[in-house]
Amino acid sequence: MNSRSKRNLRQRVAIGSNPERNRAHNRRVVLEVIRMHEHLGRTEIARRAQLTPQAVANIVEELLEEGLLIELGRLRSGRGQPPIQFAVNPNGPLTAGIEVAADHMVTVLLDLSGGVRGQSIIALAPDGQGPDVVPGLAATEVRKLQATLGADSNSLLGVGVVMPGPFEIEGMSSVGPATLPGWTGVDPAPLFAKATDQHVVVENDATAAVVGERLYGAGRQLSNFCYLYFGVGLGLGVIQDGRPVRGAFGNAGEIGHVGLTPRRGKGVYGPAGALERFVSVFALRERLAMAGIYTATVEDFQKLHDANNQTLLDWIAMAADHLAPTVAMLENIYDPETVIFGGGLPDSVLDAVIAALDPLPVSVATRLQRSLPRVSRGQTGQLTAALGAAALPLLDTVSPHLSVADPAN
Amino acid sequence: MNSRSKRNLRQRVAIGSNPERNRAHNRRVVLEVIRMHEHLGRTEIARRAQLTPQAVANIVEELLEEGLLIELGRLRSGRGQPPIQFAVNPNGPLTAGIEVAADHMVTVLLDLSGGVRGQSIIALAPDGQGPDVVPGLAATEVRKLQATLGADSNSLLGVGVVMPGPFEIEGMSSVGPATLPGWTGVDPAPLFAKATDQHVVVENDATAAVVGERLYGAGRQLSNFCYLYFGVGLGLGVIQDGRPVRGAFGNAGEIGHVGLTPRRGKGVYGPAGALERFVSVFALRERLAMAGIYTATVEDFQKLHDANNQTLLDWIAMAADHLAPTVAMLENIYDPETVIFGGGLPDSVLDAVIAALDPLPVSVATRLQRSLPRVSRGQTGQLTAALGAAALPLLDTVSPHLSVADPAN
DNA sequence: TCAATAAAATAATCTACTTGAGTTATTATG
DNA sequence: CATAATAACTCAAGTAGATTATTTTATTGA
Repeated sequence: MNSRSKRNLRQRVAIGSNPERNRAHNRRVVLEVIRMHEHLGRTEIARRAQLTPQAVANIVEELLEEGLLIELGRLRSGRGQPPIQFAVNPNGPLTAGIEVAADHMVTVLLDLSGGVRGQSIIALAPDGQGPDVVPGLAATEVRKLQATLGADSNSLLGVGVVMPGPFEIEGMSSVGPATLPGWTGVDPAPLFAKATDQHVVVENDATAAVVGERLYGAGRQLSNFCYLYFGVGLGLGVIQDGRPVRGAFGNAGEIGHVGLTPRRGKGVYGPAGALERFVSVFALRERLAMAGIYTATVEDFQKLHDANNQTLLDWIAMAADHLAPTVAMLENIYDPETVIFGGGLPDSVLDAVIAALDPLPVSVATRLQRSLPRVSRGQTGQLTAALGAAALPLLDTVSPHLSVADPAN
Repeated sequence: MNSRSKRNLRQRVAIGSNPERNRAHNRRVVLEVIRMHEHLGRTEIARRAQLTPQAVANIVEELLEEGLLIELGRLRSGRGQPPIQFAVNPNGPLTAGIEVAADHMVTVLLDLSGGVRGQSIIALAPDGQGPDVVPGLAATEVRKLQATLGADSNSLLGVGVVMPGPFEIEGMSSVGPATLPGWTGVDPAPLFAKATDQHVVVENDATAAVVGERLYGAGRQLSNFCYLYFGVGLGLGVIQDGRPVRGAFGNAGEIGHVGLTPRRGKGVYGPAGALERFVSVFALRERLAMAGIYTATVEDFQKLHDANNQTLLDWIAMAADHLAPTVAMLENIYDPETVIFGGGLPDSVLDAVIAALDPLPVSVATRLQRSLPRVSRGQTGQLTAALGAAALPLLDTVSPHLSVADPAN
């Protein structure tokens, strides 16, 4: 039983706290405050965390000893003794992120400051390599990457795994990504946990991407935003009050199946009108294939866009027609600070889609004094999914949250 | 500055905890656990809250002294000393809920167990009575209702106010319900706080309704569900991990402006296609008026439905055509345990709309083994909004949550 | 009647935050 | 250049609120 399937079985109920859990929480608060401001002094941390300087001093000392923080020296700042600055230690413990797709697997090692310390991409045979093989491959890749970093970088905080959702929930036991051949009815987390001997978190691509963006991208300063992830399908990740929205069964964000009325053209009710039939990497490939153009990688799209390929430009306009009402819908439903686009398309194509959204429909986000644009592009680049995967275990370590019952007992 | 507008100005950042805040949290956990199970013994509370029996004993003693809990006597349960049961005290402190509509105001007093201890409805002159008058009227109504309960029922935990959203946010200071004449640009909370001399929470109708349902209705056992509120417009309230989703600026859930492709008929892009043009009490009134039938109250709708009025039946079918894809969208986006319908329509009409939803489109909620229907009707009845308003201050008192920075300092 | 069982009560211990007093490093000023 | 002002930091003691350990109490089953 992994955390995902456990979450399916029982209600999440907040549990009480004691000094030990209290300290764990305060550690997360301190780390969060530092991460949000790059570096801070003890007194400033205390002010923001609403703790006493002494309490912060104790926690900081502990985090220094464990290698989660580093001391940066004093910051000259007017009168009084200049505060010693502390920052998250980029040479501290790492996390691993693994993106499992139908035909390939991406592995990254991430440090606490969001730096990618190692990465690898290996091909997967489309059919042959399922749950019996992939976890072992992942564990091998992680160990390889660890080895290249030398002996002192061996401590892993955890492993995040990204697989395309939605995850099947049929009854109590059968849990697995439905769209990946071979994984139907398989609960992936225990397999990866056993292979890597690590704490494993499994999420869908969009949720992982939004967590990555929250910790290390544009979302660092945001606690409420939406992320549209252009994967094989179209996924939605949401950060609400600083935490990802997963829904009761971990399948929140399946926006690809929603059918809105597009800006131009007429809406279709039912599966044929589903957003991801029009707006997704798969849909784009299909369009291009119909025009006799066969694409595989992000670079292929990039070349077509550089060459002003008309089929691609038409797709961009069509995608924007479908996405403009989608963005307005998200704004009306979630009232986010901003909506971020990212995923398996070149930055220039994402930018073109965003530009083509104009004019966006009126929504609750239509305000004169906005500090952020309504839609912008993600900052975590092409490794978004794997990087987001690596960010998942960090969220548990670094980000404050309400403790909830662990239904194991 | 009230809590709503403060939330607009600054990011919500989790703060550290100390023994005192720890105790406050544990009190909320204990109250939540008891509320969810009607009554429990100390040991069982300890097990569920993951605290020691001794810690629970201390907290329970404190809550008994303050009148928040009552002792129920021992529960015979097999061997061993039978546990003394504790329950929330229905004769303890109360909260007040105030629903401000264009033409009337509903006031209720609610006890901790969810019982309505007093209610009143007064008419408001459509134009004349704005922010300078209404808070005073509300305070008077609350005091009147308190007086009828006798002297010992004077302690109020807080006041919740419901006004139709969305709330304007133009810059930093101007905050107010846009659809209520006279309130544009006014921040209501301080006015009510001053008039009632109480802690005041202001929310829109759908959020209040979903909080009411969470604390005292079908949502008592649920931590993730959606609520579609048929008000003047159509509102969406969402409980996510036990807490209401408010969005970055408090305007989450404005689903009425969303335009989906309906099951029958064609979708329209833009404001003319907005859901609440078709599905809302206002839209229904408009339809009936076009047929020469003028309605004002819920009872009017009830009579028409009892008489099988064809215009009403047509509207129900049409509403279902628009709501079926909406429900599927909510399921795909939030992955809730269930979707609840409620608000200003008779129960029988709501039931008819729910029945007409069939067949609902496929979504992530399409599972064989469901413990709850995909859509059901709310249990809090016709006082839903005011009752939800009264539940708002309770949520702060009895429901565990992550402490966040109070931007006042 | 008495052993088994589980809850409740009592007392001691421990963790981690707060309080308060004193020290240190830097800037501003005469 | 000396000294006051300022603010961060440190050390020691105090305190809240949890845990742990032990004993007592109420009920069931043999």
